[in-house]
Amino acid sequence: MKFLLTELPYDKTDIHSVINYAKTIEGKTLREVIPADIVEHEYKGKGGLGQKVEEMFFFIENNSDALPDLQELGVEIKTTPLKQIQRGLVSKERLVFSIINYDEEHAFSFSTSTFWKKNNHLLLLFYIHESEKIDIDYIFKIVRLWRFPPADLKIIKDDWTTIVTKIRNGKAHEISEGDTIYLGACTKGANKESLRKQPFSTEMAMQRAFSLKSKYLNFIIEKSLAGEDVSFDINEYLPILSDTLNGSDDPYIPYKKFNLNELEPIVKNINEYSTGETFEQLVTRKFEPFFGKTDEEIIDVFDLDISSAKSKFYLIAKAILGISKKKIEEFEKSDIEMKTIRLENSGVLKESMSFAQIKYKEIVEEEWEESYWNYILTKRFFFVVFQKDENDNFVLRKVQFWTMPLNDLEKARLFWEDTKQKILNDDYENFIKISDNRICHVRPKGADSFDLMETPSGRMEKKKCYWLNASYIKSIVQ
DNA sequence: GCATGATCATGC
DNA sequence: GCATGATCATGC
Repeated sequence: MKFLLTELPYDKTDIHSVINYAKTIEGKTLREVIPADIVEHEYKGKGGLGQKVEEMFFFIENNSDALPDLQELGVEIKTTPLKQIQRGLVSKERLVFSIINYDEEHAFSFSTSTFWKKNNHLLLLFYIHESEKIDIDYIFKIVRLWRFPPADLKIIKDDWTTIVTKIRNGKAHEISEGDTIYLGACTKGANKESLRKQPFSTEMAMQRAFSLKSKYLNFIIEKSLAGEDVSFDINEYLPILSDTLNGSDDPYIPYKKFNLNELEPIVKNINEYSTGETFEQLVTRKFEPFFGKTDEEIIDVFDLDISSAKSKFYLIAKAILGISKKKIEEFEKSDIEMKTIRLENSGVLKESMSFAQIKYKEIVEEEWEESYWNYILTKRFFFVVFQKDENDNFVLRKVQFWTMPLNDLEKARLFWEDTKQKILNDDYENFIKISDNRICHVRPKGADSFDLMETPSGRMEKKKCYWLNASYIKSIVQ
């Protein structure tokens, strides 16, 4: 279906003209900005809004070219959903770019890569997703041109290199979204069986696409919202509570709104990088001078006012990174999970690592790919390891970025399936225990033993949560 | 000494 | 008020 005009309503060689025209959809729906006779051609189906916007609003023929949508200006148009939460608007999902052609992408450098050539200027159209509406009735909230700030582009380039290096090493099947910081390689396909071949190995690899992490989009969203007047009251459009199931196809994303005032970057100036240094190497370098120092010595160096013992080690790590505000911008935007670990003098961990409660009524509705536990375990972790010395002082021993290898992720999946099945069977007594040695286990976690949660069968059960076994963490940081 | 159960401190 | 991250307490 094509709606090509002899004369476009904008000048495709003039960026200001394009932006001014694009802005006419802000606060409106697609139905409201296109001629009625075109709406008559409206076609249904999920996932097609971006295509409709390009065809019906920008009058660009659909293509899957390696070139940007607006070739003359090098601008790629991206239509992406927002989600309304209590505290405002956040990204509903990752921003997915083209599928990675394993056979081709590895042959380029970043600057000549298909990813960069297509996506260096993004015209972003954020709309508010409302499940009871059809797509042409979604309201566009933010329309803006986005170019990556230099400090972010640096990280994206390294991310791209990380992904492409795996292809070059015949390891495309080992690519994981947790490998990278802002630019991810998310799985893309109907299911796990969506495989494709790779050039340097006979092993089939999951089909993947470049993507911007949801948390990074939240950063763009906050920046945009901070600089704009809102010309209509979105509450008017808020969905009337419907009993439709909320998209169980969506992957688990902890919808979270940033407060820009709380964020502070580790890298204040891009010149802080030494030649050839990656972001992770830079972070590691910041810690190196403090290896072998005790917690008290580091506290003295930074003159920290540590009131709470519980978050002491986390505060020390933040101080070393030069962060005085509440949150670490790069870690927030990339969803890196910083964890402090304390080893005994012998090298064993005293405690396993706990995560969120198991939502009994939710896990039984989830598939592994969209589950909380899969979301957590595919993240990139940053471990800051302290160890007791002979005098029982904690000494900063090392730091380490880490992503769970796929074979361990498979063990975690089996654990998760077992847990889900037992909940379905209404069996809360026989979850996998730490002594089963399966990487992770289930253990109670509530205010006390009377802190209960409703089960799918309608009973009340003690709250329990996911844990990573201490022995497993030890094997990682050893 | 370790596995398991229980609960505290904090922040949203 | 409650979830989360962290740690304590008990019993085998």
